[in-house]
Amino acid sequence: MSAHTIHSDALAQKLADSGLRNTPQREVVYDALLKKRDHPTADEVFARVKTLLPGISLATVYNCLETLVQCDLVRAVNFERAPTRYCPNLIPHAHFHDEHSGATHDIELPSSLLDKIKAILPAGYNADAVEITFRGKLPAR
Amino acid sequence: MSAHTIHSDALAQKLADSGLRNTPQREVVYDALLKKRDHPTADEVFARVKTLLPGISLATVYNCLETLVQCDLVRAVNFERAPTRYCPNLIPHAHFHDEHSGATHDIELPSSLLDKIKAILPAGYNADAVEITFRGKLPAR
DNA sequence: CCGCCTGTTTAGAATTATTCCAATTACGAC
DNA sequence: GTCGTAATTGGAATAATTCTAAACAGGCGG
Repeated sequence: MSAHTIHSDALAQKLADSGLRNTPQREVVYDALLKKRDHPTADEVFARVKTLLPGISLATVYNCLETLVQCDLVRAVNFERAPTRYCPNLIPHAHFHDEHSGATHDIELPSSLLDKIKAILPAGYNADAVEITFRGKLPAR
Repeated sequence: MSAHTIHSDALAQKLADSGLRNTPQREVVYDALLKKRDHPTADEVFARVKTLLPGISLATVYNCLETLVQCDLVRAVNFERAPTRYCPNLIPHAHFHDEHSGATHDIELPSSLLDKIKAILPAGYNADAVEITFRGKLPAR
């Protein structure tokens, strides 16, 4: 196991599965998502990885995030009128968006409930993904 | 009951409740959403209302949609990497986004299930709204 | 009835997020 | 090694949305 990246094995594996190459850029982007799980935007990821890979470009960060989403290591989450945020949590879960702080929290989603939710779809509607987002204000602390 | 607008009473009522004025622009925008319930984007609404109110501006369409969302007559729906879409269906429901056609369909959501979904939130998390979005490909017909 | 006050609309400029493009660089296979 | 393809880069381009400042409209007190 390599020490300088988190889960780089999983990354290498998934990339290989999709016939893609592993690159330092993809590693640092994925690492950044794993290290601080606050659903950062592409810009935020860019800022974080620049310290490690000063030459990286924003376009590359977008490319890497896109790649990670494609090989099922990362989920893209959208909020109304806000830039896309990225989440490396692979366990099925919902999101709670706190309108006070703008922060996003993962909410555990029992698979039994997920099954019930998928069951409301009419015949012929096959969902590749379900996104459940709560919006509300957390009591200020 | 006025003949030239659909549900203009409900609109006038809700606007009054929020201390806002009724305007021809707000009426035609709301009517457009009610008349063709295909979750149009702001641009699409703009195109539709221009035939009725040729002088209306895109900024006004955005303003009106925002106003309608604020007084709970319309929901804004977001899809990854796509412009916001608007939905005048007030009954709780989920959305299915067909990646073939780009179309969005309302999916009935039993209130009992909605309650179960809200129940997964930890104490202190109070959701003002829940958004459930399925993503998938409908068999081409 | 007049003029004011506030809310609304308008056109266009500005901003923001994201994608595109063309050129360079880096692997990996042979 | 070199060749082909994939990946990265910086900058330009696009798309959606918001902002801004000015014009407008409508209800209300006088």
